[in-house]
Amino acid sequence: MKPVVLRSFCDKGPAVDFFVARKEYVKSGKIATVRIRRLESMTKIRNMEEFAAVSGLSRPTVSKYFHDPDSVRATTRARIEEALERFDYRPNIYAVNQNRKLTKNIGIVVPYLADPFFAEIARYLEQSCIAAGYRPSLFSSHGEHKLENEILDSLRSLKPAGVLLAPLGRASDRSAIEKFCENVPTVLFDSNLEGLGAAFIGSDNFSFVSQTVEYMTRTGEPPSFFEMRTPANPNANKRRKAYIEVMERLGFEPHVVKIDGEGWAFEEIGRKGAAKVLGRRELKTNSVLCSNDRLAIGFLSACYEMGIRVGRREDCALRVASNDNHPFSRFTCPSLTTAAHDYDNVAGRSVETLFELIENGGKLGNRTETLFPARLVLRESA
Amino acid sequence: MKPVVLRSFCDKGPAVDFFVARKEYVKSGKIATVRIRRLESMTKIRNMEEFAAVSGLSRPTVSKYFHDPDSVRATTRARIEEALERFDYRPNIYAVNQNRKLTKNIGIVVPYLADPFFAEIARYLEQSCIAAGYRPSLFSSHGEHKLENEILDSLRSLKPAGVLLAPLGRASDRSAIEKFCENVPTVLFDSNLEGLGAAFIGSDNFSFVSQTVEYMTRTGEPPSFFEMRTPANPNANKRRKAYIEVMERLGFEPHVVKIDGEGWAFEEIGRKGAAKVLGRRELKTNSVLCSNDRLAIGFLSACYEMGIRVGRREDCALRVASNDNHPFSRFTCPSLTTAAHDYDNVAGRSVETLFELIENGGKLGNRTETLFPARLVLRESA
DNA sequence: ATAAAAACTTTACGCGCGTCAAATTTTTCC
DNA sequence: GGAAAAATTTGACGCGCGTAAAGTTTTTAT
Repeated sequence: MKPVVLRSFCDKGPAVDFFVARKEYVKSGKIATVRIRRLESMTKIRNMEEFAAVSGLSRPTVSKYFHDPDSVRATTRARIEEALERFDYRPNIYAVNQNRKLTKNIGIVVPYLADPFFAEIARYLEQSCIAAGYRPSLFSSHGEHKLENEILDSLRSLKPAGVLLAPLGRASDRSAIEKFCENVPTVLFDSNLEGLGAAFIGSDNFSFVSQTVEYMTRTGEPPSFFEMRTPANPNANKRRKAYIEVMERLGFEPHVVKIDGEGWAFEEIGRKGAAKVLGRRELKTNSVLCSNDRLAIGFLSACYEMGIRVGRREDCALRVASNDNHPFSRFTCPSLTTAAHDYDNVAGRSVETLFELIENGGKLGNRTETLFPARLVLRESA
Repeated sequence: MKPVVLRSFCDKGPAVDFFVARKEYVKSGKIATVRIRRLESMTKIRNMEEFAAVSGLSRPTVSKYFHDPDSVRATTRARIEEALERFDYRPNIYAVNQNRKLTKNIGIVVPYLADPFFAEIARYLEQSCIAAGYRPSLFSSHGEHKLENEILDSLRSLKPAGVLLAPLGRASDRSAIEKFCENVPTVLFDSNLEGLGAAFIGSDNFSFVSQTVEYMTRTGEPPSFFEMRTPANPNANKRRKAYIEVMERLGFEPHVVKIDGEGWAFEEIGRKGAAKVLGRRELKTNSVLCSNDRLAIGFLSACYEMGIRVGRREDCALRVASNDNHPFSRFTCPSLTTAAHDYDNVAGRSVETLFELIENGGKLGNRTETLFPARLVLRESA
């Protein structure tokens, strides 16, 4: 038997003054065991070097294990996992990512996280990424293009394998996003910026509006369209256009009601706008299609306050429908008839496309735009 | 004049075959300028070394600048900032953090980001951190303690200067959080775990309930208390206890109505529970205090569907109040009377405390628990 | 049992940056 | 103008890890 080779591996810190047997640990029992116990009780593992030492392996082997546990021998793997239980060491993710050419990071950026719609879709995206073995990082632009740009800068440092980006839209700094997309595999979702990113996945705004308009005209008066004068999101413009187009196709005169307001407090904007419009009797129809659910929530709130009965029943004065199927639209009074995003498909296809993009080394063929149709959700309000 | 010293600084990549004059750039015009232009048009700055070269400075000086722009001479600073405009280089944040002993990272962890309450408070916290020159990273546990633990592990790698943690509460893995707090300066908020973290900042649940109960008894019948049977959040228990205590102190018999339901879909749980309770006429009072606003939103929705008029007016059958001042409570029908969190103070004090903790090297005196009182928001529902 | 294959160890370098001490330059001040 | 002070440069090391080549050990196949 060879002599017991004791090898120093800590050259500073609390573990400065003792040693640990490495491969000899297996063969030459006692001494090494004692030393290791002593280590075990005294210090925490600070890096992979130390962890490799206590598991009696070399650092490259341990590194290999963390990259892919099946890439090492079964006995080796067992040894590492045993040590893992005793020491609960984890590689420093950021150091790992700095060195790996392909990281498992994925950036998710949404324009406004306090909006439950984005919160919900972000949750779905995060979980899909985790399920696929990636590490998502979530960012919210909070409605500010300056912050959006800073997030993109942070993301560069993260060296993400890919990014799922729902841009602010009109407020976005197009050239900044363009540059970013040149360097990082990016899939846009929810809000399209023409030509940017490897692909866009979103909802078909035309499908939203055509379904709600057709439903409302079929079952009653054709609706007016209720929206913000200066919408933050480009989807809003598409919805207005779709409304006008569908109305004209059906032979009705479109009525677009534009209300004032800036920012992301859509409910309050909708409430005030509705109060104004209803108070002045500017509404020419007894049915209203809101550009999005958050405006509709405010609209319904105003109606309630003014004692206007909303719903599809005969004793109601007004019907209100909307678009998005916001998580709370089920709980408005009355519950909101709305065109639902195909959340699952938008989110699912977004991550699928991104994974495909990543596997192809960051390049896909032509830039594709995938639009999922809406699903009409009939509730009480229209 | 000295000869022009041409110095190589790129030893690989697209810039492999040319040179850039460094300090001689200033003195000896043409040649150097040409070289730099050539570089400028051909390559992107990949690291601080290259950036230092094109700005004609040494890397340590540039590093110093990024740490504190005022720590270098004004002329030096101007030179760097000039180069910055031409090349838009930024240090890799994660590499920076790996090496700095004190990073500017702050971790923010909330239990469930799809809850607008947390989304709102997270937004406030993020912006406070940014304003103070820190870099916040936001994480959501999505209601799962497993995910909460993984987030804490990720945070260790981030080497954060401090962490703002709103734990899941009862579902949290106490020992994991305890270990984490030993290593990382952590301030708990919203949901307290006794003894953990350097401080706790939250709302005074007693103050919520006492105000709503007193208001309701003063202006009508004393309320029943409506809550989930197995609440996820420890605040719920405190609220129930406070309700019972206040009711008894005022000489009324407490009525606690417990409804079934698991998870974080509080609105739906509240709606179903309310429908059941109201349908069976199990409610012994004509006024109800909901444990939180999300339950109340569901409750009001059920009332509307059942044709029960809610409000404080005489023609109403039921009064409903609640706690939290959820961002949407303004828009329920009727608008919700509720006890408001002191958002600004809770968030503000949380970050203040954390900054203080960070400045003190991670140690404060005794662990403090700061509770901000609620503010009663009178609206239409009670 | 023996050779080939597989797994592991050693050694060494790189990532992008912080940081420190010593040497050099520039600035400031009298 | 000269010396002291301030700023910068150089050179070197460290962070925690990935990765590659070459050599050694273990496993598998024959």
